[in-house]
Amino acid sequence: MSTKGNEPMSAEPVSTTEGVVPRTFAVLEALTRSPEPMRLSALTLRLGLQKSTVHRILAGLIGLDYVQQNAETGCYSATLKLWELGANVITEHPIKRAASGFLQELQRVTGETVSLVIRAGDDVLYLDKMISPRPIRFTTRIGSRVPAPLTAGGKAILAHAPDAQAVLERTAAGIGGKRRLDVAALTVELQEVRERGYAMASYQPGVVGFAAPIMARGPEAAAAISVSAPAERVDEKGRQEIIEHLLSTCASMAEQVGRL
Amino acid sequence: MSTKGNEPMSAEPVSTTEGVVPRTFAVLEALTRSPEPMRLSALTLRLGLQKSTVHRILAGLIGLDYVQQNAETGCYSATLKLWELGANVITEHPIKRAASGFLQELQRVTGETVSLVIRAGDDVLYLDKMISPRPIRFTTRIGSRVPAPLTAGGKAILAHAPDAQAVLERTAAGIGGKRRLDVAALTVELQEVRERGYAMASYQPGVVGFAAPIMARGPEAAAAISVSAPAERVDEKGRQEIIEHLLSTCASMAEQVGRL
DNA sequence: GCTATCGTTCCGTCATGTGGAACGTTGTTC
DNA sequence: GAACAACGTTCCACATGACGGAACGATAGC
Repeated sequence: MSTKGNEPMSAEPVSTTEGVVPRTFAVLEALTRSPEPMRLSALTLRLGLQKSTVHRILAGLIGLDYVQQNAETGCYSATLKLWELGANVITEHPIKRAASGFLQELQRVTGETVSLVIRAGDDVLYLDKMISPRPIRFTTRIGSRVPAPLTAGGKAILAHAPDAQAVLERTAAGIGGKRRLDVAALTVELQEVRERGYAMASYQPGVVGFAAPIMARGPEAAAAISVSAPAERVDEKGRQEIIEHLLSTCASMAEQVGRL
Repeated sequence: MSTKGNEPMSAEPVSTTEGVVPRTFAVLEALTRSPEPMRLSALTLRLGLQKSTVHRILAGLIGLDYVQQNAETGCYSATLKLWELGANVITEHPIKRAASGFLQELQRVTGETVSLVIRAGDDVLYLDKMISPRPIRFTTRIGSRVPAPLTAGGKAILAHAPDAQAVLERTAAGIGGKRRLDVAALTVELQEVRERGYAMASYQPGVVGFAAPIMARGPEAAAAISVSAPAERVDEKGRQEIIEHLLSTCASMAEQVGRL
């Protein structure tokens, strides 16, 4: 289809010739994934669609108030209306609702950044986060995904998942060269996690994470809570304290969720 | 929750015969507005569309993973993927980013529920909230809208808005019988708010709210922070303390935002 | 058992989305 | 200052895909 020789790794070929709706969401996904507003040409290139097609879709989205166009630069970005749409989904989420108070308290007693994650396929999804008042520069954001085996929260959940092995293998296969995944070692580690009740990881360099699962109703983990801190801030004593608070928080929360 | 679905005024006539995309979003909006999963018939009635049309749209959304169908009940609901889409919008929002730490601190020192709102048309939009650890039963949720003149946060913003009068009038006209809006009294009140720097309201019965604007860059309020508490918990002394903390928090935040 | 309601599928018609190409605008280079 | 390039927008003939009525199946209620 392309008359031009080289298309960078742009695509996401939108596979077959699809209809408006899938393309509309592809546009929105592209827009929301980009940190800055995007130009039309960037979108067409990213999506592999015609200029006129993308333009028409954008015009429709602007009419619906889901997209706005910067008057000067002409760049497009998603509006808060899109956020409103999604926000109503999560406020109904039972885990998120139940966790809020516990996260707040755990953040207070540890002084570090705490997160709530659930499993989404082979990834973990960050449902909520309360950042440490002390300066840090984490980049994991609420609503983002990370392959489960890379994070403490993911390990805590996988340790109680029947298909953990498959997840490890799929993730190992899917991850590029620089970050190899040692499936055998992780299998052993998950066993340890299951025994001692919490997981550790260092997904981001210089940051250590501790996480424990929320074991409510059934043998699988409904979610996990994690505490993240700069490695140099956590000595052995601090580690002990964090884990203690983490485990008691998760136990309390599991009890409450179980009662619902 | 009792009468959650307003049957009589059901429509939202979708005006003219529109295309797929607007209707698709209408479906999503209806789904996310409803606290519980919806049946197909409820959706068709709510939207005034044909069964087959809604069904087709839902099938498309399910294929895109934005909607799921409960296997037993057959009811439809939006998935977390929709939330993910919107979540990325707000994490880029400068106000929300800047406010996070301040909200947390304000929640800590007051012990009450604090919220961050911005103006959206004639409404305020709840961007963030940190709930009080003590038991309360507020129902304003993140991502929801409320007519600005009804809330403390809205008054704080309107007090510095050039078109405040118009907002008051439109809102008074739009609001039904039970909750009348006294435009004249509110006009006077906005003047007071402007002078003393904070606003008060009792949008929900038994709950008092205090709010102050974030005056960063320019004469208009970029946002407002509010503190809400059960009326019986706030005596004169507590009121003073809350307002003091509130004003200093907003001033600090405005300074930081202005520097960005 | 029969009937009312709901969800799903089918299909002929026609509205609408489609992509190429032409046009207008901005900003960069020599 | 002219020529060019990249980008955004508009236009149009064509056929794809959306539309809604109706028919079909499956439940639940009386």
